Amino acid sequence: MTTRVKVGIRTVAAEAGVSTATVSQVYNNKGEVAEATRARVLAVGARLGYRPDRIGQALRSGRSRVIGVVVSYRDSAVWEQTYMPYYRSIIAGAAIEAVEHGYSISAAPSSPSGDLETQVPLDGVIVVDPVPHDAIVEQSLANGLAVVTDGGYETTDAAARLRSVRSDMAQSVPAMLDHLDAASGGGLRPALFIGPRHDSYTDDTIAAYRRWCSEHDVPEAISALAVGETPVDAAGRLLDGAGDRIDAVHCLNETYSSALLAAAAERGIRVPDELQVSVAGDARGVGVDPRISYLHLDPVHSGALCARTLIAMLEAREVHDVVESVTVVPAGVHVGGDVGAP
Amino acid sequence: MTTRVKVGIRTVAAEAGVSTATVSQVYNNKGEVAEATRARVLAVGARLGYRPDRIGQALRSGRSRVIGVVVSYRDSAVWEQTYMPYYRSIIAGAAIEAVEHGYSISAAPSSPSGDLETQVPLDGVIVVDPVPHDAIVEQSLANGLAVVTDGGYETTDAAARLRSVRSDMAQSVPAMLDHLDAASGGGLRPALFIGPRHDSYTDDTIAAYRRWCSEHDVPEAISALAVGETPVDAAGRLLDGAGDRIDAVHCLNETYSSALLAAAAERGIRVPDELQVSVAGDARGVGVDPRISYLHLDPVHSGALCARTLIAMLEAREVHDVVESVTVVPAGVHVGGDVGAP
DNA sequence: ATGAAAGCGCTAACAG
DNA sequence: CTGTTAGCGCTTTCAT
Repeated sequence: MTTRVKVGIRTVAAEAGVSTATVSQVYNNKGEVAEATRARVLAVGARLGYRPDRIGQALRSGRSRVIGVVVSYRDSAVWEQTYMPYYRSIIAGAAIEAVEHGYSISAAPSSPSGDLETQVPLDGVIVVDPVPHDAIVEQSLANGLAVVTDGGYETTDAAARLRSVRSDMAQSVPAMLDHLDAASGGGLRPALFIGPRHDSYTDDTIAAYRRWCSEHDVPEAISALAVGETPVDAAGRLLDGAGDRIDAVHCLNETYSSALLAAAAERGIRVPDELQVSVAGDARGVGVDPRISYLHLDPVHSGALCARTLIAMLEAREVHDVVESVTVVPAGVHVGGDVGAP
Repeated sequence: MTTRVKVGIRTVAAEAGVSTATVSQVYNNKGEVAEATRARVLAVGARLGYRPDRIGQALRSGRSRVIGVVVSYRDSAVWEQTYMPYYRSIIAGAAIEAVEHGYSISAAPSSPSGDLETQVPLDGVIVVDPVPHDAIVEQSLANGLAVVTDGGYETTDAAARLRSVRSDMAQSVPAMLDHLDAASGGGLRPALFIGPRHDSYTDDTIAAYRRWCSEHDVPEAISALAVGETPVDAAGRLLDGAGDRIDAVHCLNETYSSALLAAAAERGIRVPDELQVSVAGDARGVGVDPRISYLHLDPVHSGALCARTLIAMLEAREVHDVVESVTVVPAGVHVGGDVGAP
């Protein structure tokens, strides 16, 4: 093994016969450096295996290259089953994207008041499913952090360092309902099965559903999980209450669609013959049910997109809000069916 | 809003009428500081809202407080379905645990040669499912990183900064087979359905399975997914090849159990009446199938455990290898059934 | 028991 | 075009 002396900016400077300032300029593409010098410095740096120390850079620049993913801790089984799987995909997607750009990520638990309980200084945060006037978003902006929300966010402040990444429910929910309508031969009477939280994702879905109903002149049937109610009970309530007036249900997430299928089975309702079911969720996971149609959401991809958007902001690049398109995966189709070698 | 001057160690020192060195000592519980002084410094610090800057600390101490989770990029559908879900749970669990201790995490893609392609300096790494003599593990140790493996790891070097966290397959696989044996009224003939990779998790499972077979004097039937083969094809091969000589299959992961169920359905084999199926996986997820029995693995928890173990090493605390116990969740039992409010 | 001073590796003014 | 210099916020000898 070669002698492992720590090779810093000084080592390179000395070896290349220039000053540390010049080496710095070269590695940051800043200032005016003669082409010959630049080449020499780069050559020496490469030979010595020089990598600028991120910590030194961070100290100097005041930027930590750490981005936070805000998680709100909740200790219920619904959190475990519904939100946690989503968060972990976001975290993983963000982490994998971040590393490509030299960033790391930190989970950032938040207090109800909206400030982040984190020991590491963050350059920016990703906030998942914000509610209107979200305390975390507002606090973070006030603290000078860049913010990207996963889910739409309305702000009056045009100058805010804020962007959003959201799934195009306005487009995809009607597309799904059209699909179910066609599959049933027309005259579809769809219900909507949602949770108790009014985040942007829920609101976008509701709005799209309502619009479709109004355009097709069918009555709305929106059923929300009550606080304290189990999904299966809520699904049962939905079926018992509107069972004969509906022939399809779109569910906000996979916990609800599972509950609905269970409730339907208990009542001897056959899916999809008697009742079509659709859900927004991962159509490629192990738990996909061939009887139901998916609005294919890929939270890992969303996490990556959020991270990329945030990093672009941090590096002062031009960046806009992002709307992800969502595809309809009809029942019976397995996207991940062509599984190859590991 | 109060004037937001940056409060650093100097501010506190000045305000408390001591030197920065003393403040540092107080905040690190180092050296000898008079009780009165310590209290005064702490009071001033609290009043001013002083938080030691992690970056300054990192620069001085040479430790970044970033831990890497090694992920091997693989671009196949099996990676997407099997490994990726596991990795993302590990990443999320590690991230959530890490933040409690003031650490962040970084995904660390690795090249085949075993060195980590990461721009941030890491204090340690978590390596998931190492193979024997794993290049990444060895390289990382050689580079002075602390290492925790998720999955057992054998090393000759007793002094190595290496610990492992693994699930107790030696205990739980026989427990599962005993359970299936009892459910079938005795005389169980179980097969084992594994992948092409020989990591410690696979090897532990095989060993436990073999021991059970030998103790119960039944023939072994181990079926491995070939490289390039789809899980459903492999499952079909298993059933066609040994269908009448077995009455149960334990699957290494949920991709394989799904494939097996699909293959069984195609052949009109009823589960669990004609064929019992068990799998090592998350018994609480949305995709749980009530027909199969689970060895309940919680990768989020494992990730947290790995992070905790690694951080303990980094902070020079005494720490041992960890063996997680795994519980048998019989078919038909829904662990997450009692779902409450979100 | 406390303080002064020397940097950790890097970047940004400014001077040459 | 390139070098000198002054720190970023902190920890750590070594004096006092």
